[in-house]
Amino acid sequence: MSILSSAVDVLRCFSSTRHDVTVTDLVTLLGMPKSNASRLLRAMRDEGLLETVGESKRYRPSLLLNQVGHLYRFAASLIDRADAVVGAISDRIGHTGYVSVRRGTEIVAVTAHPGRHALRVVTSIGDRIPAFASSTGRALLARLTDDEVRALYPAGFTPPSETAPRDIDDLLDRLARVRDEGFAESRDEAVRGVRALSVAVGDPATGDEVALCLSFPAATVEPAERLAIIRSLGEGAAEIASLTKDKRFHPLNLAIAETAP
Amino acid sequence: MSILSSAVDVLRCFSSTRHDVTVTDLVTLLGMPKSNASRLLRAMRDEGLLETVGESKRYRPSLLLNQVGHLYRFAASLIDRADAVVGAISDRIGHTGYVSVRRGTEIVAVTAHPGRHALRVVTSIGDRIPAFASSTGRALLARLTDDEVRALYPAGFTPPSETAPRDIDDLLDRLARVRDEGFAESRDEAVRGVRALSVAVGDPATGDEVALCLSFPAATVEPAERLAIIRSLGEGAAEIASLTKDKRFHPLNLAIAETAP
DNA sequence: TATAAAGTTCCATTAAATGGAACTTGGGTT
DNA sequence: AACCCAAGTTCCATTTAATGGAACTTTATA
Repeated sequence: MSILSSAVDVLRCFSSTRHDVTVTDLVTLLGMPKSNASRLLRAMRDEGLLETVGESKRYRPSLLLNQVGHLYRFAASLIDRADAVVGAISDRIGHTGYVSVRRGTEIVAVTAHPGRHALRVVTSIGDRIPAFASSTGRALLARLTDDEVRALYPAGFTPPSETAPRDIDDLLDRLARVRDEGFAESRDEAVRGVRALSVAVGDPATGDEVALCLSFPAATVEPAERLAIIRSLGEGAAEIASLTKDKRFHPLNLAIAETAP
Repeated sequence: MSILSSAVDVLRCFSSTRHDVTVTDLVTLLGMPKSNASRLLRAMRDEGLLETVGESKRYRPSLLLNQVGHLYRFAASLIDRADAVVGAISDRIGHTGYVSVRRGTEIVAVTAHPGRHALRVVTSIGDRIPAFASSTGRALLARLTDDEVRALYPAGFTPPSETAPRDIDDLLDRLARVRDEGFAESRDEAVRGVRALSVAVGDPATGDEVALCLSFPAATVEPAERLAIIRSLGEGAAEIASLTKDKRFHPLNLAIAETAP
């Protein structure tokens, strides 16, 4: 195995609950001989991938990684455009907005705009939620064909709540509706008490696809405000879709949306 | 040389003007045989450090790097605290705020909050400016002793503008004033037309030091607003300093600041 | 479709990574 | 203050991966 592979294993050890690692952490987490762990951490620090925390033996990600990672949203300029749209809506209405991408059957938030309200949805960037049981996930899945969706779930899935899709066929029904209406909605699915509205858009030139999402406590949004959010998301995404010439984009169909619950 | 070193060289190729690289780019930038460049990029992609842009031969930083890099601000929790202070001030007054760290004689912005005004200062994260000719830089340098500052500039420096420090002795005079007043100020230095106010704070437990900075067009801020900014920055930083038990913190001395130009 | 540019694969050579064990360092205890 | 244990580092022979030149393939361009 290449040392590169071990180095990436180290990077994957970091998470929102583990901000730094030690030699012993690596031995435990990766089952690596401690001689290797010791040299690897030192090598990664010497190269600039990690930095030591003060004078301690703890290692954390480096400024270099921070900067290169930050470029991701510009390299994937679709994310940057989507973030501008979501940020503007979030600023205006005060609810949490974020931009996510799909990795297989999981959804990862890439950028977030925390809401201003006392009761707000908090999403931490990098956390993963199941695609089938979220509005962001279904907005993105709706861009696939039914066959592609079935292929993603060869063994089906277990609904995490009563409002989530029960099985593949239920999911496909909901995706058909997403395609018709141009937006996806969730309520009490991956997270109880949370309602979310999402719209997806892609860039055929790069193959990137993102979901624009506004998320809020289930009880605090009036029908008129819900419609306003849907309209803002749809219009913002439509603008991006026309820029990228996204042929798979499903435009908003307000005639249907207005009759929705 | 280890492949790790080459991989980091690749990461360093990315910048705000180069969001993705190709095999040929590496051959040109790093003088590497193209067989190596080809294999290295593929290996980095296979390991998850890079991803390919659509179906093209272009490589960009990966989602993994984005996420690990994002953790930097939490690993260095001082940055997170400083960012909260700067974000609140920036939101309130509408001018651009940012948090920076020092690397040798250069200052790197880590987080930024763009202002709301039509005329605003735009800082891109990761850009480097000289420490001696910026308020952030001097706020951080003021935490060192005069000897340490002299050691940083064995060959002196060349002032980029008329308002920047002329030489080491001029710089040391200004740092002495920063220590007395508890904040640093710049005008038309690294960037013409821009005025900035900064305060620095550190965390002895980790060795981290950051500067909190508010930046605005030189002409648009009244004396009262300038004082309000200084007060907000100073109070926010003082709160952090008491949390981290930062002994090198220079508290605000408004009696002096109020008589300043 | 010809041609050049860009990218990939192959191979023997060279250099680095590995893991076990011995050694050192640092914190906490009696 | 000497001791102990856990954590981290260094050493070494062995194994494994990286290297760069050249041949080959693919992709873009006229």
